[in-house]
Amino acid sequence: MATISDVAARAGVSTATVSRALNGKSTVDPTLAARVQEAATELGYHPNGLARNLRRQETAVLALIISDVENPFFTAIARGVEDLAQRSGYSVVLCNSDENEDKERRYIEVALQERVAGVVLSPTGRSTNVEGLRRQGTPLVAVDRPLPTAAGDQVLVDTRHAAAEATRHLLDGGYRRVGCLTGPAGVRTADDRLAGYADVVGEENVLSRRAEYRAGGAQLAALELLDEPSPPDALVVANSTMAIGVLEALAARGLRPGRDVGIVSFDDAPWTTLIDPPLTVVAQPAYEVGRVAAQLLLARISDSSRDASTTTLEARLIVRKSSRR
Amino acid sequence: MATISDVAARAGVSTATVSRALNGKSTVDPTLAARVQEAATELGYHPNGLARNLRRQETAVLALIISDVENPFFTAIARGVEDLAQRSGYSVVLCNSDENEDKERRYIEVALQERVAGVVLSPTGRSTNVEGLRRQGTPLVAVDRPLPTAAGDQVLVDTRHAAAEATRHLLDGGYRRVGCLTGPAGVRTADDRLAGYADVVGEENVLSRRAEYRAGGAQLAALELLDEPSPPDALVVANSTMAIGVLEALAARGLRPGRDVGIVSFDDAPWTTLIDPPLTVVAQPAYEVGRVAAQLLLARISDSSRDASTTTLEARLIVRKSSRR
DNA sequence: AAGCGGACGGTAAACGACTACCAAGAGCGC
DNA sequence: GCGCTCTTGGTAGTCGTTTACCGTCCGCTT
Repeated sequence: MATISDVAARAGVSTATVSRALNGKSTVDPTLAARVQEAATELGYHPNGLARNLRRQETAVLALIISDVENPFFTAIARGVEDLAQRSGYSVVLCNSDENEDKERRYIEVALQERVAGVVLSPTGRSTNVEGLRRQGTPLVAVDRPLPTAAGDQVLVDTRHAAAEATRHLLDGGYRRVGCLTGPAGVRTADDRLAGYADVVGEENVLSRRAEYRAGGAQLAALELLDEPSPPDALVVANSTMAIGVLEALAARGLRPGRDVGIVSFDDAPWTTLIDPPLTVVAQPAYEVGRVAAQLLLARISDSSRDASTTTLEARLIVRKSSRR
Repeated sequence: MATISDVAARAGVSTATVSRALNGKSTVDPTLAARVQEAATELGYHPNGLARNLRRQETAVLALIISDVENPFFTAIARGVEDLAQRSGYSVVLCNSDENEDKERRYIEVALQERVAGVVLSPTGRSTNVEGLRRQGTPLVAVDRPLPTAAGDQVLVDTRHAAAEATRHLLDGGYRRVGCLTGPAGVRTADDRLAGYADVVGEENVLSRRAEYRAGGAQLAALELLDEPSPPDALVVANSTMAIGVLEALAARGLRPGRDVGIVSFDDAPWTTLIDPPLTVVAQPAYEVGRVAAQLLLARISDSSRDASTTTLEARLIVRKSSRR
């Protein structure tokens, strides 16, 4: 493992010169610089980033801590963050907290220890602790869900409003008894979507179940709802993985989406147009969320005195056939 | 940003004692250790991982460089790697090379510079260069696709065989003219799947198109095939995102999967059972690929003299209805 | 020819942790 | 009281870079 002094020795110069030559700094005689370059490639020299960052007190790495790598919504965010970060010379490392507060804590700890330049985080829930990040002054932006302690930049989607719109759309379509399937209590997006739904049907008509943001739990919850004495004839579903479970539940009961049970789901997953009938969805601007988050983060990195901001993006209802009889 | 000497000063001891106390090393008087602990938490001290790793010459971080975060196959691998790594106290950072050799090169460079403990890589293609990693002695395991220079551990799936099986299944089902839609030339999995298909239909009957491993390109390619003078009555499709494009193409031509055009696709995506008819697929053991890769990597980290190994896992044909008339 | 300024490149001190080595003190047997 | 061992904790060197500071050399002006 070649070090800078190996290169220096081989090129017959001091380490300072090697450093300067390799970083294109100030003034190094071109022929000398060439000799250094050559020595470096001959030795297969890669600067030790640890040492470099230790000295420079900075890294060009952003951490992106998301709550589920297998959820297309979050991977789209990742793409957005990455595209923008790359353009500014930052690399993005993605950490999967898996909706698990322990893992999340561990990854925040790692980010802190590795002294990343900034963190984009989708908080798993109630007790996400970003105190450490704040104390270290590590720039942070929350995406999808706000932080418990409303500090720092946030990029959210107005899902309460979107859920209300989805619910109203179903009622307008002639469905009489609209239910709602949402995520765990305490997860802000889950609560907001339920609230938006409740805004429209009215507290006294709420018919809802909560489940993990996964297909399995959603399927069970949907079956429960369908087996109620007075079951829903339409459902607002809080994300696309849950929608898979719901559709399976419908199939199990021999019910057809749309005709028998109207369905609107959050997240415009690629497969939603392929099923029969195609799924009416609330499309969230996930990629855009990632882009904006990265923008805010970079801005804060270069100017830490900026005021904290909250950006709320709009979701869009895409009407297909699962919400018509 | 508190350092070890701040803690030392506050606790009224030397930095050596702080280090020892915080790392539970050797013998430190319990009361002293407690005082140190207290000082550390009061100051919100997080050890500087850069400095620590620089000194220790090791990190507990694994890099996972995959070629597409939005492909469920790769995210499942990520889960597998992560689950196993976590259990051994390693953190995994995920890098998205996006099937782009430049990005891949950059991330390999980052991994090298940050001196990660090991790398799991799904090589994008022909010219993936791991020379640097080898020179530094960074343990590496390739997943999904072999490295151009067959060095190091690999975890692959026997997709040539699986593609052959899929093709035979279609022929057995009474389809007469089976085509194949696969990924770009030079990408080993794409080539292998085409080869497996060709093994069965015979070189003279090959009817195939290549496209990016994405929905868009696949859709166009499928339309091309369908518009041939003698179009296929069945298709083997090389992955699930391509399958989306193919299904859209079929819909555009008013053709029904199964009855009109038999379909078998690689990758058992969650939505494949929801469409009508449910998709016959070749299920790859993605999670298992990740687990095995992580196992090999950890083994190599602790014993770098191990012989290189190649593990080939079997894929499984799951027959549903898109491959029956 | 002396003086001066600019360009170049070396020396050495950081960055923040870990740890080999050593010193001091306690406890103990003789 | 001496010397031995054992525990405990401090001193200082090290990891591999970057960079402030300084010396040297060269060419030019007066």
